[in-house]
Amino acid sequence: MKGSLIRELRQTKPFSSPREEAFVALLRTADALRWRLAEVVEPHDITIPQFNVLRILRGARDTGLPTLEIGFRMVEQAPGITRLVDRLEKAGLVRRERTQSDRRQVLCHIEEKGLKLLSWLDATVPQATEVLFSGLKPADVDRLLDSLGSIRQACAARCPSLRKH
Amino acid sequence: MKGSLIRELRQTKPFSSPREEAFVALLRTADALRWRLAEVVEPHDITIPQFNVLRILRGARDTGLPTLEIGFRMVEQAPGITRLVDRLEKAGLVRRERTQSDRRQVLCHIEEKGLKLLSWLDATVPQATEVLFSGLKPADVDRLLDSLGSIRQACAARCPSLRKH
DNA sequence: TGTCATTAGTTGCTTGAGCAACTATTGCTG
DNA sequence: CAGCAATAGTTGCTCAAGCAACTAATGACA
Repeated sequence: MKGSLIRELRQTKPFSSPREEAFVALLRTADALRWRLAEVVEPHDITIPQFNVLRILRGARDTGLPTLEIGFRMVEQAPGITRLVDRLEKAGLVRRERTQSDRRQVLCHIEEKGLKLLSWLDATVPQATEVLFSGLKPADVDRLLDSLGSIRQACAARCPSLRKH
Repeated sequence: MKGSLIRELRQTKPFSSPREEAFVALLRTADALRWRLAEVVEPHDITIPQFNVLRILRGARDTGLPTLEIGFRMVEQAPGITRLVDRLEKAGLVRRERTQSDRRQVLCHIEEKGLKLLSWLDATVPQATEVLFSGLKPADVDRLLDSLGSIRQACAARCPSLRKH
């Protein structure tokens, strides 16, 4: 396992520090996960961000959510939520309507078709997740979550442009 | 720290399993790191993948590298290395030439200007990295690397389309 | 040694990302 | 309550990503 990343990336030189290696390892692992997730999700003709939007809207299917609020809840930052939702609406997975109380706002709702699509993916995505993380014991997962949390915290402190809110 | 992700994403419902949470946390943390890295790199008029290409070519500046070999060494998978290098060449950061022995191959070399650009970033990127990972003790970093390695391994086993090579 | 598969890379085309400028509505403040 | 800033979204534009089809050169083998 030691030095696996060096081999994977065919690097001729070692990393200058373990933290540098961790940085690269994190980006690379996330990329691998995204590919795996894409493999599961894209056959259903939606992209990963679209999948994310659908899950967010399912979580709030009683009330619906204003467009920009979806943006804040996205796992991966995405400008252009409008057009993301545009496509979902065209596919009939989502419905939009202006609110009466505040006519600037547009409430997005998930449609029956969207729920049905998600129920398909509910069967496969968690299963894939378990497999990918099966090498980690529960205590490892806890420590991983802690470490990632600490990194995000440092990121947020140093990166004001990440979240305006 | 516990439940920080739930709060960050304004989720109303808990994750169905710690592994599911770890999956999301990993994607999100990587996204945050990419934003931070972009903040450092993009003021120099290159993107993150371009920065990656430059570092790869610096690592092989004695021999140069064929185009597709660059692809295999990228931290994040990228099709279209050709056009990535096109832009670097137009910017004068990289030079290309067909090999004599195998005239299909195109060897890419980093230029003086590219090395100079990297030397600027060498001063700032590692410093930023240290800050972002400063919350982790060396033992934490080791464990993190182990966990990420295990995930990538599971990914590679289940995701043949990730690496053709 | 001619044929055919493989390797290495490029190009065309369509879709999505990312930024900035713009509209519409609401809230605040003197 | 007039005016001005802030909020919520949309739209236009440019450039990059991603896929598939294509060219060129090499290697294998009958």
